[in-house]
Amino acid sequence: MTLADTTEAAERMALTLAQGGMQKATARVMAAFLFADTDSVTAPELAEQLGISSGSVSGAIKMLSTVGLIERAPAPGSRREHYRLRYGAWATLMSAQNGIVQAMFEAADEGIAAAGPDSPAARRLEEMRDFYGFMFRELPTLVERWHAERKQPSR
Amino acid sequence: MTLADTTEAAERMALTLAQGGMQKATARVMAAFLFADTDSVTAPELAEQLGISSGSVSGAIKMLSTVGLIERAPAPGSRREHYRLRYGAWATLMSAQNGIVQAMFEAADEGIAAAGPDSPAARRLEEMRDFYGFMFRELPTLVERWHAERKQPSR
DNA sequence: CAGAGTGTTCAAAGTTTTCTGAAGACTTGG
DNA sequence: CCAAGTCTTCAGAAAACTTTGAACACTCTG
Repeated sequence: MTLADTTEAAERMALTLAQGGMQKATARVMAAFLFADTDSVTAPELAEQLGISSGSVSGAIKMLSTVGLIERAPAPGSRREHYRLRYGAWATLMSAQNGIVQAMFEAADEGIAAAGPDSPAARRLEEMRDFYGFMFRELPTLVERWHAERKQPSR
Repeated sequence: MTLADTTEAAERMALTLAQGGMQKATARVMAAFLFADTDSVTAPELAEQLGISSGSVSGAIKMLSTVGLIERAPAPGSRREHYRLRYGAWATLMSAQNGIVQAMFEAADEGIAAAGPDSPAARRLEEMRDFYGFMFRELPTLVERWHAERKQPSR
């Protein structure tokens, strides 16, 4: 558990997040939040630690705040804004992903309307619409179950 | 349900797929498979219809085959390879996404080892690991339920 | 087993996305 | 209400990713 170890683990984490579609600088900032030794971090700290510009940090913080992964932390007596990971951040992220599922569902539905009934395309698109419809209904349920189980881990 | 309508719907579908992380040419090819009037399509047909190079089509077909969205279709009496959408393609795609979930879980687990126990980082990473562990267990179950309900839609 | 017809690969060009850095806007303490 | 410190914006630079197209490889058919 040396400093180098955590840095390396953080970088690997950033790579994984980037794989999931997050842009590189934002992913590194996110990883820094996860691995921070303190409860909250400031923008200049991130910029120096990661060797990126203040502009990039600003953009990353804006993005991460928008999707609900981080939040402003109260920091009395400090002029700088402090930020920290939000509780339940991952469930929030998953819910955001659900937006893509919804978009797929809607695209399929529009496709069926455009292709007309009884065409081969319509049959294919119906399978797609039904699948994403199912997922769109079930994913929020799954996230709720996570919340429920988290509060009551024993059982 | 004019030709223009389906073309437009297909392009919108391609955009949605691209949003989900698929590269543009591949997404357009995928959309073409969905909206095709015939059961199977050939590479040159795709190239001409979409106005892209044969190289791009080849790459797209390779990628879509790899993730299990399309398959070779038997086409007796034709020299060209025919391809078509696979049955259950969407469930397959969702299962592939599960790989990212697994990567997240593993990254969190490695992070905990690197950060050491009882650190603030470890607590954050444990929440992450537990969440993705839960999802990794539950998503395949969900896909199975989809398959089951699909075979028995009335109930 | 030769040759025409297909399919694939890959270096280079083009396009898009991302990052930087400096200028300007905002906020807060004095 | 001024001034110092902090944050955001945005045009341009850099990097990453896509696509092309031509050369090569493969596969049937006659």
